[in-house]
Amino acid sequence: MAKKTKLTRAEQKALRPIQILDAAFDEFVAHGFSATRVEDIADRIGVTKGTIYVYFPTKEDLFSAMIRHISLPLEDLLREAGGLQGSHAERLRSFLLLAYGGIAQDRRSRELLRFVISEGSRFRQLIDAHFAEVIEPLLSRTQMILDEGVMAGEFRKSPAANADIIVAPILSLMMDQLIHGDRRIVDLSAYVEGHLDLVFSGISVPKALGD
Amino acid sequence: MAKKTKLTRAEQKALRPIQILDAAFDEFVAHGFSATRVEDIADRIGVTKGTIYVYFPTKEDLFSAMIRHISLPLEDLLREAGGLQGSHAERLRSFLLLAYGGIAQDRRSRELLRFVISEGSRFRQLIDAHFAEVIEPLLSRTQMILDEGVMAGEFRKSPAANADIIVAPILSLMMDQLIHGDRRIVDLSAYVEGHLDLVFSGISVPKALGD
Amino acid sequence: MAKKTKLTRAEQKALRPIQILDAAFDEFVAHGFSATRVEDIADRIGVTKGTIYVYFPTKEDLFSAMIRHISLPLEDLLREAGGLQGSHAERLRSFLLLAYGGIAQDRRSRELLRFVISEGSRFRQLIDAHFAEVIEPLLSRTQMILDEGVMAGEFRKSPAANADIIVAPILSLMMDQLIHGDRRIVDLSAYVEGHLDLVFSGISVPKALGD
Amino acid sequence: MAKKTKLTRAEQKALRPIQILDAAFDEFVAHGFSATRVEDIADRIGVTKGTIYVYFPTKEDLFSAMIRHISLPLEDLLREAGGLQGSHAERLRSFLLLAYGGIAQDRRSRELLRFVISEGSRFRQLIDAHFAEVIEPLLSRTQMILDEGVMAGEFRKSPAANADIIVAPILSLMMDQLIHGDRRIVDLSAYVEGHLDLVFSGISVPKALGD
DNA sequence: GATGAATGAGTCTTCATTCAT
DNA sequence: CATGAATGAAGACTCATTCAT
Repeated sequence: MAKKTKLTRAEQKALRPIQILDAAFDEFVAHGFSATRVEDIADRIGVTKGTIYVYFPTKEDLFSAMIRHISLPLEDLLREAGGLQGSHAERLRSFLLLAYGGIAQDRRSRELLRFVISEGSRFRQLIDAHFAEVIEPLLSRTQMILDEGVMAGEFRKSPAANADIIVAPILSLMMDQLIHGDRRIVDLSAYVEGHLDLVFSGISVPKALGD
Repeated sequence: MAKKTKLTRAEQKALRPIQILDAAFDEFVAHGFSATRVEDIADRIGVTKGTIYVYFPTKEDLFSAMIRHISLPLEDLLREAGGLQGSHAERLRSFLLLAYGGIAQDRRSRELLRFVISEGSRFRQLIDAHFAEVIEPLLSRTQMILDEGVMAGEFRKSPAANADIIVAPILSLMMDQLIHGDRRIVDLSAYVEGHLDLVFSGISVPKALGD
Repeated sequence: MAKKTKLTRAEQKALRPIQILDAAFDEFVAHGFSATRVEDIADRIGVTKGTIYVYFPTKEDLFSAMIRHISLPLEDLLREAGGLQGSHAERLRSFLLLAYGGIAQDRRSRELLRFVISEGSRFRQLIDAHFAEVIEPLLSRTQMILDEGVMAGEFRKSPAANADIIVAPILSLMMDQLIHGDRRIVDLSAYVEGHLDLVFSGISVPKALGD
Repeated sequence: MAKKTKLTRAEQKALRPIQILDAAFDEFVAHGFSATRVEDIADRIGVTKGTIYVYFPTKEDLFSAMIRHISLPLEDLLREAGGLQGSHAERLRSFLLLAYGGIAQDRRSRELLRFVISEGSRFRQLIDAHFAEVIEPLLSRTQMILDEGVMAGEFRKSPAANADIIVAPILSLMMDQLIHGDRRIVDLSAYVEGHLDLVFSGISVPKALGD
C-alpha cells in the first residue's frame, strides 16, 4: 500500500512532464512568460535545466503545453452544467453558482485569464482558445437559459437578458482576485448574493404595488 | 507658419520626455515590460537608445514614469462626477455612463488595467496606486449614491445595492476589450442599455401585477 | 600518455576556475581592473564570455578571487622564515635574502603590490589584506630580529634599527621592477649586496681605527 | 584690491585650463584613467562636459596634459639642490632631506608615481618621462655625491655606496603613503632619522674600538 | 533519462565625443 | 566660450539552448 517509491520507472517517466508543467505554471504566473527563467522552473522540482529540454523543445512549447495542462479540467465542469433542473430562474441561479465555484474560484482558471490578458499578444491562439473553451460556453449557456426563460414568460424580454451583463460580476471577481490575491478579501457570499439579487430583482423599489 | 523645426530648444526639451513616454506606452502595451526593448522605444520616435537614458535612468524608471504619465488624465474625470443632479437613479445612471465614457472607453485606462494584471507582481505599487486612484474612487462614489438612494427610499435595501456588483459590467467590458481589442466588437449601446436595465429592474418579470 | 582530452569532467571542472584566474591575472596586470574586458580573459583560454560567468558572478568577484588566488602562495614562504639559525646578523641576512627571493622576485607578489596601489581605492579591502598578510609580517619579523639583536648587543640601539628602513630597499626594488619590468635591468646581486652592506656597515669610513 | 571678479576675461580664459587640470588630477587620482568620467571632472568645477572638450580634444590628451601639469614644479626643486655646501656627508644628508621634503612629501610627486605604476602600460611615455625627470636625476645626483665622497676618502668604497640603495627608503615611504594615505601614520622624523642613521652608520655595533 | 558545462545572441547601460545653438 | 541634447560604439551580464558524458 505504500505509495512512495512504489512508482515504476514508467510511472516516474510519466510523472516528470506533469511536475514540470506544474512548476512552469507557478513560475509563469509569478513572472510572466519573458521574465520566467527555465532554470527557475527546473530548480522548483530539483532538476537541472537540461531536464526540461528533454521534455519540451523550447520555452514557448513549454508555455503552450502548460496552458493546455491547466485548461483541461475546465471542460468537465462545463459539461456538468448540462443537466440542471427546475424553473429557469433556478437553472440560472444554479448555473451561476456553478460558474463561481468552477471558474472564478478555481485558481487555474483565474490565472489562465491572466495569461490571456498578459501574453495574448505573444500567443495569439491563447485568446481564441480561451474564448472558445471558456468564455463562449459560459456565455452561450447563460444566454440559452435567458432566452428560454423569456420564451417561458419567466424573464422579462428586456435588454437586461444579456449574457454578457449577467455573467460580468463573475469575470469581474476573477479579475479582482487576480490583482489582489488574498490581500483584498471580498466577502464572497455577500458578493454572490448581491449578484443574484441584482439579476433577479434589480435595485429599484418595486413600483407595481403602489401603482 | 511652418511647424517643423520651429520649436525652440526649450520646447524640444520639454517635449522629448512626453514623446518617449508615449512611445514607451505603445511598446509596453504591445510586449509587456520584460519583452520590450528600450531600443524599440527609441526607434519609434527616431532617436537612439542613448537618448532614452538621457531622460530615464533605467528601463524600470521609464516604465514607472510611463504609468504615471497615463494615470494623470483620469483624476480629472472622477472629479467631474461630483456635481451630478437629479434623483438617485438619475445620478447613478449618469455616473455609470460617465464611467463608461471616461474609463472603460479610454484606451489608457484600459491598458493601465492590463499593466496592473500583468506587471503587478513586478511593480507592486502599481496595484495599490491603481486601486487607490481608480477602483476605490469608482466604488466609493457608486456606493455613496446607492446608500443615499436606499435612505431616500428610492432603492431597495438589498444585497444588490453593492457597488462591486453594480460596476462589475464596466470592468468586465474593459477586460473584454483588453483581450479582444477590435476583433470582438460588442454592441456597446446594447451593452450599456442592458447594464442599466439590469441595475434598475433585474431580469425577472414583475410579480406584483400578476399576483 | 596523451595529456590532452585525457581529463575527466571532474578534473576539467576543477581546472577551469584556475585557468580563468590565471588568465584574469594576466589581463588585469596588463590593463587594470576597469580597462580589462571580461571577453579578453575568456579569449585567453579559448572559451567565451559566458563561461567566465559560469564561475564568477561579476567582474568584481572575479577580480577579488584572482587576488585571493595569487595571494595564497605567499603565506608558505613567510612561515618558512620561522626556523632561521645563527647570529642575529646571520638571521637578518637570511631573512632579507628570503624576502628578496620570495617576495621581490616573485611576480605575483609584485603585481599584487601594483593592484594595491592602482585598485586600492576601488577595492578597499585589498589594502588592509595586503598590509596584514604581506607588509606587516615582513615588518614585524624584521623588527623582532632587530630588537633581539639589540638586546643581544649585536646591533646598535639606534634609530637605524627600524624595520621600515631596513626593508625599504626590498620594496623599492619591487616597485622598480613593477615600473620597468625587464627594460631597466638592475644588477640584482650588486643591489642585494649593497643593501646588506649598508645595513650592516653604513657608508661612512670607520672612524675608530684612524682616530 | 579686491581679488575676486577682478579677473579680466583673458585671465578667466587662461585660468580655465588650469582649473580643469586640477580637477582632472583629483579625479584621476581617485579612480584611475579608465574609471574616471569626463563628466565628473566637469562637475567638480561646475561646468559641463562640453567645456572640457573646448580645451582638450580627448580624455587621453587631458590625462597627458594633467601629467605635464603636475610634473612641472618638480624641476625647480631638483635645480635647487645644486648649490649644497659642506662635507660630502653633509651634502648627502642635505640632499636626502631635500628629497624628502620635495618629493616624498609632495602630494603631486607621490600621485605621479601612482600614475606611473597604474597607467604606465597604457601611457608608455609616462614611464620614460618619470624616470628621466624624477628618478634619474635623483639617482645621479645621489651617486655623484657618493662617488665624490668615496674619492675624498669620506665614504667607504663599498657596495653600499649605491644610489639605488641609499634613496630606497624615500621611494618606499612614497609608496607607503600612496597606499595608506593618512590611515597609517608613520612617524616621519623617526623614519628620516633612522634612514640617515643607517646610511651613515649601519646597524652593527662598531668593532674597531674593542678589537 | 539526466546532467551541467559551454555557448553566443541579445539586452541593458555607460560614456567619450560631437555639434547646433 | 559654454552648453547639453544626442549619438553610437562598447562592455557587463543574462539566459535559452546544445551536447558530450
